[in-house]
Amino acid sequence: MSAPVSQRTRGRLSRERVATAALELADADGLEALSMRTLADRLGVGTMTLYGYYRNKDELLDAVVDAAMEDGEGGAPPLEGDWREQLRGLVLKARRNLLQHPSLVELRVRRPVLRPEALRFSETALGILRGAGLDVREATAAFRLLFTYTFGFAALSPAESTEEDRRAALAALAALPPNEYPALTEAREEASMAMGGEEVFEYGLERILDGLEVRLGR
Amino acid sequence: MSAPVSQRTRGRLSRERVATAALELADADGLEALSMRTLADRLGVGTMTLYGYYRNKDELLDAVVDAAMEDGEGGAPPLEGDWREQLRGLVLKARRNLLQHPSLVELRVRRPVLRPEALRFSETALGILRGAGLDVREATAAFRLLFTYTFGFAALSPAESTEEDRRAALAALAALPPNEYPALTEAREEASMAMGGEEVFEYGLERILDGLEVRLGR
DNA sequence: ACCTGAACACCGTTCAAGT
DNA sequence: ACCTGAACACCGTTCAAGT
Repeated sequence: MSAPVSQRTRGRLSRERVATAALELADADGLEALSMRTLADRLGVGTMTLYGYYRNKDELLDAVVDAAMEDGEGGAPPLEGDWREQLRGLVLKARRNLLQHPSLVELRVRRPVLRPEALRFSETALGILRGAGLDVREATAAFRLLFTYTFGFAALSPAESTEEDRRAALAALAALPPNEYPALTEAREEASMAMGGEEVFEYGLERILDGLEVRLGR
Repeated sequence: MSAPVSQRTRGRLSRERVATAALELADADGLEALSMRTLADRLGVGTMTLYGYYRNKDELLDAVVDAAMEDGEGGAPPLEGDWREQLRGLVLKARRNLLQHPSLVELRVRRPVLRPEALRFSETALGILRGAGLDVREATAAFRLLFTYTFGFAALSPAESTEEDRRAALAALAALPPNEYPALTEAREEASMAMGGEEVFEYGLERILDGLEVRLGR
């Protein structure tokens, strides 16, 4: 903060500064709000200046993924316990990172992410599953299940569903003919409330871990 | 086909014809290819003509969801067997529909879908889970798990991954330092091949059903 | 009544020009 | 060397005008 960095670097850009600003913009206002024009404006430069740092928007988005993943690395304690506790810890850590950087999910839905930083999650999960006794093929499929659930939940169950969203969901459910939709009618409170709750996420995670335990033993 | 429909209706539009054409366009070329201009062109009318049938693009997209869901209704045999077989049958039916209409997934990721047609899946799943003995709250959470997995897999594991995609994935995995990514290096063939395969999907589904069975009994 | 071109406020990106 | 305005080919949508 108060380090003797040259004042002259204040306004200067770098690939890193551009990527960080892009990540902040995307996380705050959603990926659709991240346009080259808006980002350049926010950085106080002309739009085309950004193309001096990144060849195109796709390349910038890759850097945004990297920035978000690096952010998720630090701080967490190493994984402990048996395979189940380790997997739970890993998934919950990934979920925390996805909640902090919703743009990661949007980016991943648009195209597969193959950046080394982003593959750390895969590596760790695969390692735990192999260590627990699954062969390469089954460990890969089991990883896919955990990955799909974690990212899918973030993509499909909006964490910050506004009161308005919830009311709209409840209204839609209340408008259904009860004789055609008896189960949904009965469950409409729960269905409209708990869409993105942590409790619901963790319930599903434990069922998945139960399912893996059936194959792996304790 | 050869019914005596007035020739004059040939070029005439209707809400339904517009929605059907939009669905075809989105399924064939992806949701991002569905623009009001492109759609109007394909229908041989001026762009603004479409606004005579739908107030705006959002309203048209709702109609696209409806058209895709109706398409998934017919034909399938009623669900049979115990709760596990019924859930498996329901999920696989939903998956088939999502594969046929990839735009459904893209639309669902963008915003919650609350159309009655789209809620039939929820209704049926909830009914099976309640019938199996779960209370309202737990049945809702279990449904969320099944829904997240089914839609998440479709959103995150491209079914039609081209040879080129697979090669890009393999290349990215091969470029990782093996000492830092031992498990991914060992599994890189499986990881790059099986991303979206039906086998992988069904493996995960069976683990989820196993996990529910732990709570439900046979 | 039904349809639509022009226009506006947005995109990403190319190109040629500024310093 | 570094930066950037104008321009092009796209968006969704409003508005005023055509038949």
